[in-house]
Order: sequence, then structure tokens, then C-alpha cells
Amino acid sequence: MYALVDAVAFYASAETVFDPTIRKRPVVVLTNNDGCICATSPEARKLKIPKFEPYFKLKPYLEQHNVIVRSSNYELYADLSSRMMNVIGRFCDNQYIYSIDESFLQFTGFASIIDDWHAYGQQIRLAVWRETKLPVGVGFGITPTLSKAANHAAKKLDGYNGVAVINDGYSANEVLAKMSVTDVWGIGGRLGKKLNILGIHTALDLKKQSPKTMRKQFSVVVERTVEELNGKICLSWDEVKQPKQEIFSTRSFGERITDVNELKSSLITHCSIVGKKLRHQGSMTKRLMIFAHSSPHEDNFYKRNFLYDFPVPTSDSRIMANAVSEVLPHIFNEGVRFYKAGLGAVDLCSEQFMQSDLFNTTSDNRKLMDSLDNINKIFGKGTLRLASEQQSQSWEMRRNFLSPRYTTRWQDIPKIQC
DNA sequence: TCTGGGGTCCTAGGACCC
DNA sequence: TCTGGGGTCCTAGGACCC
Repeated sequence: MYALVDAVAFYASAETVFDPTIRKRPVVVLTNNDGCICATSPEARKLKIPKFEPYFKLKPYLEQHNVIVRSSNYELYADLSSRMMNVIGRFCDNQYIYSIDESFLQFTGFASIIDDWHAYGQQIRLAVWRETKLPVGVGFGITPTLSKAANHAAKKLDGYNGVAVINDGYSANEVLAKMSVTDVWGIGGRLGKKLNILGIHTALDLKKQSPKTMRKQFSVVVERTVEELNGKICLSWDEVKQPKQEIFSTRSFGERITDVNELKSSLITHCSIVGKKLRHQGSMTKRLMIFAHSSPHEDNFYKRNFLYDFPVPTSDSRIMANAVSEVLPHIFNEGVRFYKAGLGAVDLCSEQFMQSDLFNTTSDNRKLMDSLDNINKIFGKGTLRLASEQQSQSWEMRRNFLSPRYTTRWQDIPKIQC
């Protein structure tokens, strides 16, 4: 049995944890640079506020309806996320944190002998609410995809009250019949349209398709989805948890950049982020994709990509930073107003099976990077960093509606007046 | 003033090789 | 009429998720 536990409108809910005055009001949270709307509270959803539309286009509508607007407060969300995950983890010894607000649980052996899953789900919800004031939905299913579907039902369909259980074909059909095909994990708007043409409208319709035909007409992803809806596990636990095949860090700038050193320091900051993620999952990269571009909404769109191959795979941020310095002249161009830049590790291998080079003398110093990670873990992000990382604040992202970092900054700790 | 997120995986098609 | 193989690697773009 699998479970998927995730928060209801996580970012929006997180904003309400320390500010109860906005709990019953429509709240939206914006992406980096206050660009788009990325989360909407249930009250905001009732106003039919679409997600991922540019903020400036919806601003008049939001003001008209007195909607609370917040910038992304990642410091707060990350901290609340780890508290929430800790609580959820107590309910199963096999937890996989899938994203900032979602975690899969796998129940095997004795753990799978729970006679009332509904009650167990309610216990999880109650514990998370008590300890974090975050509302979560719990979906149980015999495959990961079915647990996702159950989670959808738990939160979005009437009559489930936050918990849904799919433990056989019958309960699967009951839930899937009420779901649109695009509510299924892995089926988005584009595929949805094509499936509609074939007369497939509900998730149940999709379940009844032949997996082989779906593979031919669409892809291996759709085939697997159909199998999973039928109770056949394709995304095995190991597969769900598989290490990433590529790791990117990219950011658009709060203000356009025209200076070569600013571009360089931003790219090197991305090296640190990618390096840390690589080390965290025990991978190394043989190749780095480094890019920068102007605004795609402008005329004369300027974009440069550069692939850099390492002689020996690495996860050392400093070696990646050297690659950036080397490549920079090929990417930078005088007069271009850079809008976004970033890089990605695109050819990963496990550090366990790393092939070394007999003639390589500049081998990376893994211990140094581990110490850096540990120090930053204890004393906070950025305590120890590369000298060439981001110094100037001029292109820091715009966050005009930022709430206090209640749990991660001494100055912002909530004060109780007696 | 002028505004437009970030991350991951898959696939079709092109280039190139023998 | 007019036709032509098979494999690998690379890349851009598509699609999905939150």
C-alpha cells in the first residue's frame, strides 16, 4: 500500500500559519520576481483565479476582490515543510519526500496490516494540523499513481473529508469515474485534448484503455500510467525514488544584467546550488550546460548555450565554477540586457562507480566540499561560499510582498503580547 | 518604467559514421 | 513513377509537475 500526503495549497497555507487574520481570506502567492501566481488558497480558487498567469495582468482583478498577495517566502516554506515532513514520517518508516509539500509513504510487511486506512489517514491529518497548522490531504492506493488519484479525491471531491482509500478495483473505479482524465498524474492539458478526441474523458475511461495501444499512440509514460491505474506497479518504490538524471539551477534576474562580472557571479552561484544537489544524491556530472539569454518577450532575442565536458566527472562546485569562467566569453555579449541565466548538470553518473583518470592531477577534494556542506547545514545557507559567488544585491529577485521569515530569522520571530 | 517561474524527463529529427 | 541501411549521438522542443 502506498500513501501520498500533501498540503492543501501549501504556499498559501504556509502564509496563514503565523497570520491567522488571513486564514479565511483569498490568498495568492507569487513566483520569483513576483512574476506569476503560483499558489491560490481555496478562497482564491473560488474567485477563479488561474495559476501561472503573470501577476501584472491579474493585478486589477485581485485588487477588486481584496485578495491578499504574497511574494514567495522560501525560507518560511522550507522550514514549515521540514516540520510537516517530520510529523508525517512518524506514521511510516518508509517515507520519500517527493517535493516541498508532497511525501510518499510505502507500507510493507507488518506495516501494511492496518485495518482502517481511513482512520489512519485522519490520524495523520490531525497530527500535522496540531503540530504545524497546515491542512493536508491523504490518499492511499495500491500503486503510486492510484495514491495520487486518491489524494486528489481526498482534497477536491465531495464526501471524502481529506482522506481517500483505493485498495481494490472497485474503489478505484468509484474514484476514477469522478475524475477528469487530466487530473491523473502525468496527464496534462495537451495529452488531455488528444485523449478527449479519442473519447477518453474521465480517468476511468483511461484505465480501460489497452496499455500497448496507448504506448503506440502516445508514449511509454502513458502506457505506464494506464498500467498503474489498473493496479500494476510500474513506478516501483526504487523508481519513484530514483536519482535525478539532470539537475538544473536557473533564475531570472530582478533587474536586467549588462555587466559581465554580475553574470559570472550569478552563474557561479548556480554552480554551488547544483554542486550541493549533486553531492546530496551521490552523483557526479560529466557535462555542464551553461546558458544565458535576454527576455524572450523582447525583439532580438539573444540566447547562448554552451556545453562543457569535464575530463573526469565531478561534483565539486569549484571545478564547475572554473568551467563557467572559461565559457563566459562565449556567452556574454556587450549590450545585451540579460534576463535569465543558469546551468545544468546533464550527464550524471553515480559517484560510487566513477571512472577516474590515470593522468588527472586536479582531482577534486571531496572532503572540502563535504565540510562546506556540513558547515552550511549547521550555521545556515551561504555561511561558507565561493569567493566569486553573488556579491552584489542589485539583481536580487523582486519580492515586494514578502512576509516575515517567522521561523528562520531572529528579528522576525512572532511576538506575543500579554 | 514595465512587467511573463523553475525543474525534470522524453522524443522526434538531424548529423554523422561505417 | 521511382526507389536506397542501421546505429549513435546531439539538440531543440514538447510535455509534464508544482
